[in-house]
Amino acid sequence: MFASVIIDQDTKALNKVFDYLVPQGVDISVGARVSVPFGQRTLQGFVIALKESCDYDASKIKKLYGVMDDFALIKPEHIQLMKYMCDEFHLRQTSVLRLLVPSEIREGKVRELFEKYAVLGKYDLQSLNRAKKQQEIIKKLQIEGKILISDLKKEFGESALKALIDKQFVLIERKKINRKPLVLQHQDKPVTLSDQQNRALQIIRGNKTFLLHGVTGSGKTEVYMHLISQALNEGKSAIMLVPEISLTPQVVALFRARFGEKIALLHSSLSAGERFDEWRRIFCGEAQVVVGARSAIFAPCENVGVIIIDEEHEQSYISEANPRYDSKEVAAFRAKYNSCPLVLGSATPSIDDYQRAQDGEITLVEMPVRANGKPLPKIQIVDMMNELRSGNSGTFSTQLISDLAKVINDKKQAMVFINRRGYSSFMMCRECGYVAKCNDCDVSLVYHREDNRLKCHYCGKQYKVLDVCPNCGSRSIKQGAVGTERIVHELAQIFPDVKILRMDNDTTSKKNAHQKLLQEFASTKPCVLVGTQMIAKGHDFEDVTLVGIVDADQSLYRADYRATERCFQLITQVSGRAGRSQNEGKVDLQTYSPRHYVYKFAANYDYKAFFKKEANIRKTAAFPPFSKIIRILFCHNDENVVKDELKSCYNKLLKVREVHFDDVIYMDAMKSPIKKIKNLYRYQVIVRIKLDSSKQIEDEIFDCTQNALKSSVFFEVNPENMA
DNA sequence: AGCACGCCGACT
DNA sequence: GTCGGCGTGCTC
Repeated sequence: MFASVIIDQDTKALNKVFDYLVPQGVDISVGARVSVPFGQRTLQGFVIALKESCDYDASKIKKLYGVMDDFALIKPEHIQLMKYMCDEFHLRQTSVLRLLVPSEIREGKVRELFEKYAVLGKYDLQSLNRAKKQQEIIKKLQIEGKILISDLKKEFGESALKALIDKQFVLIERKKINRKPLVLQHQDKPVTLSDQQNRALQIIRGNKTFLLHGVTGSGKTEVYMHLISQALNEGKSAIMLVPEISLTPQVVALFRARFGEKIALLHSSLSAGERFDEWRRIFCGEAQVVVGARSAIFAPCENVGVIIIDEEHEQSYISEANPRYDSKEVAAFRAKYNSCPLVLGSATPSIDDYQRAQDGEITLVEMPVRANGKPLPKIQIVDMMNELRSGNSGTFSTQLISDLAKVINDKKQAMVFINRRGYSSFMMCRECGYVAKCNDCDVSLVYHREDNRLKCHYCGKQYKVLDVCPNCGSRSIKQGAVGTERIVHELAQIFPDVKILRMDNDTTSKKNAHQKLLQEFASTKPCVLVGTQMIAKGHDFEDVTLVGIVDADQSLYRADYRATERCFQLITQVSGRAGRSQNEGKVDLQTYSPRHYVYKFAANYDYKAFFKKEANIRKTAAFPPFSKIIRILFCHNDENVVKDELKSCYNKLLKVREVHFDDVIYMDAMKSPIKKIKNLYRYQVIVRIKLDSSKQIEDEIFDCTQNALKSSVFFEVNPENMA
């Protein structure tokens, strides 16, 4: 028998399959980790297929050394998934493999997944007449056949057992752990579901994809939990993805309470040991409910009964670093493989998926009513141009200040949202227009007041603050747009006696800092919490009655076709933080473009109207979801190398365009918007192709990128971030 | 990724 | 004459 093996080395050159002869008597299965001779070395690899014949030159073929574990690390579904992902996302097999098998397990020998049993060998009771314990062990084994070694050790002690094993009176039998049978615990508290929740549950069935569009507070989570319970009742497992930042202790506690020990958590801040344990528990079926961030979609569970992606519009479901993949597409593959429903839930669905629902590709399920019957907080658009005209050039409008004063007077709480951390976005010379930039990255530096330094938000490099313009020597240096730090500073001046907390990347980088901050906020009244997007995710604070959005436009004017969509999502999400309980909430939305359609629709919570408008614009301009954007990014520290390699790629692309002229809407080569990051120059080609173009065109375009020798090349379809 | 093979410069 | 530089190419 021959085994097709992929070598566990993540390089382009080794991205193929190597065939090995399986020695006689070796028990091997697909998915097994094996040790193989490779050139002069011994490496590990994974069996992706077994076959009776092999095309490779029989004289050159080598025997594999052996199987490294007592069970196959990769399940059949995941072997298929690996092939799918390689094709779909143009990834290397080993890169995918590393997503499927966590490094803790790939790199070490896994012992936890098999159990050792004691069985009787050839024994001679007579010779044991003085060893009472050993006799007892033999007797017990005669009755029970085989017993877990660990149990015997507990009962009779280690030395007695060891003596028997040394004499080979007792033999060790290693046994793969089989899935533990499901023990159903009916500890579910009866929850009365609303009509719309019941309706949703009735629709969500079968091997289909559902878009669950439910307003903030409509009770989507309860629907998720019911779907998971249903899966468990059928003896199946369930996967639920949530954005990384909403994996807060509150959310976890909610699921723990309902599903207890059946839950396994997978997220980035697990320690190696924790990740190992959770993976193991899922692998052998001990945990049937997986809750986690993006990569949890690779959880090694079998017989999946439902897959849920909460806040499906979140960018974080597409991995930002290599290997790039879209967990929604992975989820779709797994749902199809397991013939189970895939549920995409959101209060503000992505334009892509809502369009798919319009086209009938996926099923729309709507939950338009809030569970507590309370109206959504009123969003007031505050015209900042007007403020300017009436002489207020400050950060806060008179409206926001007076609303804040009222909140403070009522001993309630407020959140102030700003899309940028730091003190101000840039430092600029009034005389010559010089802007302080990072030496390694083509971005402006951000002033951080706390440590009085300029920081690069791309590479983290820090610089001394400028007091003299290095370009013209002028001392007239001003700060640009505001950040969280500055907001806190200014608020403290207006309300000197009020506790003001700040929550952003800088104040939450330490372990548990996130939780501590939220706890402090929860127990302080009155209090103002200033923060970035971080404050927008799923915390319920009853006494938050006001949300101030300081500069909504910041997310709007960027060279990104998704900017408007993001802006709408952000406003809706941030607004949802106000008035979660008895207290009526209000939102002050400050903008310099009060007439922009995104604000009009967001203020009315009119998703459908927004969608209609936005979809129309995209359709006219032939942007996704009505076309596909392919971005090819070249990076290298020598600008000439990037330029050359990009050019040769572009020349090949020109030929592809000649052949598929009707499918290519747009194609151009250019500097990336941020032309240097961490000293690497960035050049890119953007291609837009028709939506119904064949996969083959995409593959041909991909092939054009594969000859660059020096640059690192990133190939992305519909990238989330074009910088 | 590593490791061998291979084809040119400065050294005992 | 040889030791060793690292460019190229292969690993079932």
